[in-house]
Order: sequence, then structure tokens, then C-alpha cells
Amino acid sequence: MLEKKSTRIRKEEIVRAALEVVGKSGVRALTISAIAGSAGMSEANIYRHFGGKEQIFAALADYIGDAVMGKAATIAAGSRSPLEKLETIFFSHISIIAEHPGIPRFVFSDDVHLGHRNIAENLSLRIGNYIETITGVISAGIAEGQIKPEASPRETALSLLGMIQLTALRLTIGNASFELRPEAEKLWRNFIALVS
Amino acid sequence: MLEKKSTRIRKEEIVRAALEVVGKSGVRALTISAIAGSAGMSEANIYRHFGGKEQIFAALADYIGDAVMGKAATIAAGSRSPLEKLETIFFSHISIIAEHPGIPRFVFSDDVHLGHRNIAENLSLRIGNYIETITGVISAGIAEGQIKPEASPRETALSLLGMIQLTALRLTIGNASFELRPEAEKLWRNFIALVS
DNA sequence: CTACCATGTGAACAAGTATTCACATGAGGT
DNA sequence: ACCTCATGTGAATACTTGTTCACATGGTAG
Repeated sequence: MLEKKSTRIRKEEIVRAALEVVGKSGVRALTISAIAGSAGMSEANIYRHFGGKEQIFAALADYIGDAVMGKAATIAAGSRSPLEKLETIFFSHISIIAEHPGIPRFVFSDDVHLGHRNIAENLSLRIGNYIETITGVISAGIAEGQIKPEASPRETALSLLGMIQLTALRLTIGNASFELRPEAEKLWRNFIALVS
Repeated sequence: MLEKKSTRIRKEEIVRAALEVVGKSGVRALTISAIAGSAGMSEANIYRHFGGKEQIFAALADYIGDAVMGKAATIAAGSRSPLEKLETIFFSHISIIAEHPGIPRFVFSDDVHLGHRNIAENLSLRIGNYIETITGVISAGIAEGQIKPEASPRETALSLLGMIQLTALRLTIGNASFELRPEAEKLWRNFIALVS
């Protein structure tokens, strides 16, 4: 039998195991059985700590939201120049995706969007905040003359986020058939060339 | 009993029904039962025309590939100016997404990416062609002076496609909480402002 | 020490999945 | 006219899923 631990610790373990399953096999494979296997515990024990699959999904959404969107807000609040902030946010996001492929999979999963509306709305809100954060940094960049004034802050922010998202998609669908880091650097250099 | 029709017609009906199911309820809900219901035929009859679910997925991927990526190639081969071509491809893609929400859902589905590798590779190839097509148009735009020479054709093409993809995602996740057409127009105007 | 209760688990269950099969039915070639 | 075979279907099958339950076990409050 498994060593006993407090519910708080087990919850964390279960969420991490779930994210790992999504990263390896997608949301479709995120079954109680798979989570139990990845976490090294019985299926029944999962119900000891979570009321059901829905609650695991919600916990996963919170975990992801804090990891990605929270980090961007922290960077944006820093004291560097707008362009440096943008660059840090961009590459930080790329790194998180590389390390936890389950994150973009979960966020882009139509299973979540259509089968768990309340969670989708939670994610939608966080994405909205993320876009607003980037929009603010771009506005500051325009005000300081680092970014050309013809750029529309919100739409430019959407373009930047679109680049990141498409990169994550191509990485998954093409089975990691290109090197993430150089690809991200090329995209970033081109972004700079376009907006300045 | 259902009126008898040739396999070729039934195949088309089944693929369309499948796309409709994905559009309404996502890839997760793409079950034989749901397809049969949407197509108005028995489940067993689906196996009369397709060897199994895998073949339906493959047919759907081909159908989508022809609809989206084929159209872009046709536009690119036309005789208008590069910028006009890009604009037509962009809004044509947006329109297709609006009319068939199942298309982006299927293409972005991790179920397809991870559970049906051969189909994912088919899609990956078509996306690659799509990117190359747009890259070619952008290169022509630079050569003709419509697009500034600092722009890197391939990375700019990826940015454009990223804009489209992110718009499709936000539309799904936010439950169509914004107007697609005006949003697309704002994104396009900003793109023009950035690249010219 | 000991009794309680949170934690852990194998087995069982109902619901839903893809797929197969034995059997109808009717359109089209002879 | 008829007969053949492609087309259509309800029922059955084997499997997976989420969830529950009766029962073990061991840390810890008294």
C-alpha cells in the first residue's frame, strides 16, 4: 500500500500527474486510470482527494493559469524597457511550453472549451488578462518611441500571442520536427523588424 | 428504412455530418453514434461505407485540406497584386472558419495530433504547403515594393497564420463573445501597418 | 496504549464506445 | 419477370470510462 500523505500534498501530486498525462498523450487520454498510473496510486484514491474529474480539470486550469499568465504579469510590472519586457515574456512563454507541453494542449483543447464551459470561461478570462498585459507593454513601447506609432497595441499583442500559439501547435502536430529555440528567435527578430 | 444511395454519395454525406458534429460539439464528441445521428442513418450503415473511424478521420482531413489549403493555392496563383492576394487569402480563411467551426477544431485537436499520427502528418504537410504559399506571396510583395524589405517572408507568413489561428481559438473558447468580421478587419489593418 | 478517522485499495457497476453479424430490401442488369 | 448483390439495420459483443462501496491500515489525539 502507498504511504499515507495529507490531502493537500496528494492534490498537488494528482494535478502534476494530470498535466504530465496531457503533455504525453493529450487531453483525450486524461482518464482517471491514466492519472492514477502516472501518479502511482489507485483510481479509488483519486476520488478520496477530488470529487470527480471536473474538479481535477478545474484545479489543472488554475495551476496553468498561475504558471503562464501570472508570470507575464510579474514581468510586465518590472522596471525594464517595454521591448525588453516583451522579449522576456515571449521567451518565457516559449520555455514554459517546451517544458510542459501539456499546458498549450489543455488550453487549446476543444474538450475543455465545449465539455467544461465554466473552466473554459476561467481560461478565457485569464487569456483576456494576458492580452491586456501585453497590450499595455506595447502601448508603453509606443509612448517611449521603441515601437512605431502606426502599430495598434491590442492587435499587435494578438499577433504576438498568435505567433506563440502557432508555434506550440506546429510543435505538437509536426512531432517536434523543428528546433524550438532557433525558431522562436527567428520569429522574435522578425517581430522586432516589423514593429520598429 | 433509408433510401438507398451509392457509396460515393454516402461517403460525402458521412464526412459532412462528421464535420458538423465537430463544429457543434468538438472532436471528443465525434463518435460513430453522433455521426450516424447527424447523417440520419444507422451506425451499422456507416461501416458499410467506411472501414472504421480511422478512415472517417482520414477522409475528413482530406476534405478540410482541400477546402482551406487548396483555396489559398488557387488565390496565390491568380494575377492580382501580392497584397491583394494576401488580403483575399486572409478573409477567405476567416470566412471558412466562421462557416465551418469544425475545421479549426479538427486541425487543432490533440486527439488527432497524438491519436492518429498518420493523419496528423498529412495535416502537417498541408500546413507546411500553406505556409510556403503565403511565404511566396510575401516574397513577391517585397520584390514589388508593397512590403518592406526588413520583413522576413517565412516568419511574416507564420505571424499572419498565427493571427488567424488565435482568432479561431478565441472564438471557440470565448463562446463567440466578439464579432468575427470587425475583429478580423482590425487585425488585417494592423498587419498592413506593420509590414508596409 | 488505544481508539478513531483520514487515507488507501480491489472489486463491482452502469453507461457509453467501436465494431461485427445475421438478416431485410430494393435497384438494375439479364 | 427475376435474381443478384450493394445497401440498410437492430441486436449483440468486447472493451473502456467514471464512479461507488466495503473493507484494510496506520498516524495521532486523548
